[in-house]
Amino acid sequence: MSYPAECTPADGASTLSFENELYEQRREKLKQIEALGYAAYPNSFAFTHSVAKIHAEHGESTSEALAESKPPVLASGRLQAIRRQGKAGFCDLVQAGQRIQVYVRKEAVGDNAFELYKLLDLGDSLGVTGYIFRTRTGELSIHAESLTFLAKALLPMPEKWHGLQEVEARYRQRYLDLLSNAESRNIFIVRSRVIQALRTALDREDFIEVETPMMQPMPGGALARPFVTHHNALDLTLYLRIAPELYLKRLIVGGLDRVYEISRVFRNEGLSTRHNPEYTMLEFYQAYADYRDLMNLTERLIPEAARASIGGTIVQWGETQIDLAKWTRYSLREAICVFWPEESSRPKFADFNDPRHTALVVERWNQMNPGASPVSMPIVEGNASLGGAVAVPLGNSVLHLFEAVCEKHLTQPTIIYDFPVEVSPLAKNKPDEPAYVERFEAYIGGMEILNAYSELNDPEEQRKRFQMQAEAKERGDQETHPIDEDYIRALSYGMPPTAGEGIGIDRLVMLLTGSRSIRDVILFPLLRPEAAPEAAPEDGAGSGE
RNA sequence: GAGCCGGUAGCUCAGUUGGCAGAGCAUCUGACUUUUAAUCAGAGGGUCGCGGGUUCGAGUCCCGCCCGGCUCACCA
Repeated sequence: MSYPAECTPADGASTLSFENELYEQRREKLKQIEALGYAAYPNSFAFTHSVAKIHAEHGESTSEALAESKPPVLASGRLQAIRRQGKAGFCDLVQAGQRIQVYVRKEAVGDNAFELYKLLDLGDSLGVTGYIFRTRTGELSIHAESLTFLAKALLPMPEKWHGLQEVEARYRQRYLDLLSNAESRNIFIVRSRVIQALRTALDREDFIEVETPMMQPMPGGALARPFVTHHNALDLTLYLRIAPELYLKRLIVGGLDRVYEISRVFRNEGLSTRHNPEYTMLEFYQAYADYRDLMNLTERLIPEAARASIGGTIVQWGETQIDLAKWTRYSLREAICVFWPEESSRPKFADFNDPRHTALVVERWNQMNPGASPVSMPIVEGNASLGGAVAVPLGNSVLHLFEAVCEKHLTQPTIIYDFPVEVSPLAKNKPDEPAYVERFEAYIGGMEILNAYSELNDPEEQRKRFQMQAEAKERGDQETHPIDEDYIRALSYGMPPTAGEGIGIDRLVMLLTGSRSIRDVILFPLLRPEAAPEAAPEDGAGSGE
């Protein structure tokens, strides 16, 4: 193995020192186990029964029936508890989250295996050959007839009763979290089932799964700052994708009428309980459909994923219960009126079509919420920069107002539809109201879970939208959509009417598992590196920051 | 980026007014052939996140830094 020079671990710089007394004791035991004739790191153990299978087959069997048939099994797992009692003893074997007790009796396993038993530590892997029985207290157990040593835990496991509690350790050493906290293990099983359920549903609806570039010469499909990398052979700057959207729609142009992709996107932005720099999106596109079709599909898809992953649609979210099968729909402007907290100043729907009226509503809101950061004012003649704050296009202002007024109220599943065109550069205009587009987002638990729209397929309108983005960039907007000529070319060959949707899988899993932090549903969330290098590695060339 | 909270034995956590560094589990030694958070008797184990300062004396008080959590801001 070789490292690029800049990645070579500096001499001993990040050596974690874990070789303490307990480690040495266990190394010594491993030597003794070898001396007994057991391989220290054997290659395999062919068990006949998973622990789950033992419980499935014999969970109902009586002591008498088992004493008669003595069903033979080969089982394996990791030692979670050891209770020694002189010339016999018990231990608990855990495999795939399931536990089975093993009874080890000196005269049943022989002297050599009993010596091995005495050298075992919590965390060791063990194979057991024996038969199923029930103990005096009725617990289903394996009566061991021989033991096979499988692997040593040289480092001690977390405490058996409380598990691993320290949040930082749970993220950095997820394997320990998974071993000692059943809830954590369950979260990732739910996560897998959610993804599986979404795949199954989309496959059934004749979508095909595709893979599009993660490294893109131009980052598009969303408004976010990208990670930058470089391809040496082509001497080419590449960006980790912030969304697969524009590639998936090229496939729609190519006649793959229903496509989806489940994979990581990367956004070079802040971390929070709802944001990780890399996260998982499901995006799907359906030709000859519009956003109404996707609203209906979404309201079927989410409950289906819930039933498949947690067996129902009701989830506990903090103090409240959420039913993922019960949906409400509001247009964005309607939602502002509905959730406006004060009767006397409640705005009217039509106010948001006129920047002067909207300005009055925003002003009122900002007066009502002096502590909060103010919602930006829409551009009205002559106020382009009033009082230091920069005025923004009407649509941006309306969106900001929606977020300030409504977002925290959107706990139960809610579809918010019809977004301002200024903030939706890839969505199709409403036929009767060109300042708004056929776009919706779904909010659950106060979080934006998904975003969907009727796709803009007019290449000339698309070019105008990109140009609007370029102007926003001129004004200093950091996160704008670049002009993607190749995408406009693809649209120019003709894209059928199409609707597309992106679902944030991580946030969906948060809801389904009651997790309040996105880090609890990502196996290895981004953290600052642990071992702070004593001496900074020799840093010749300037770093690219 | 700001505020608040946290970092003490392998793990979970106490630590009083500044006065010898503690418990449970785990580990080690011994006893124990149906226990199950096994039990009983004994023992070992600490860079109190890191670096300064105040003090006769600092886990504790002060300053700086590192790592993490939460809230807010930024961002969408």
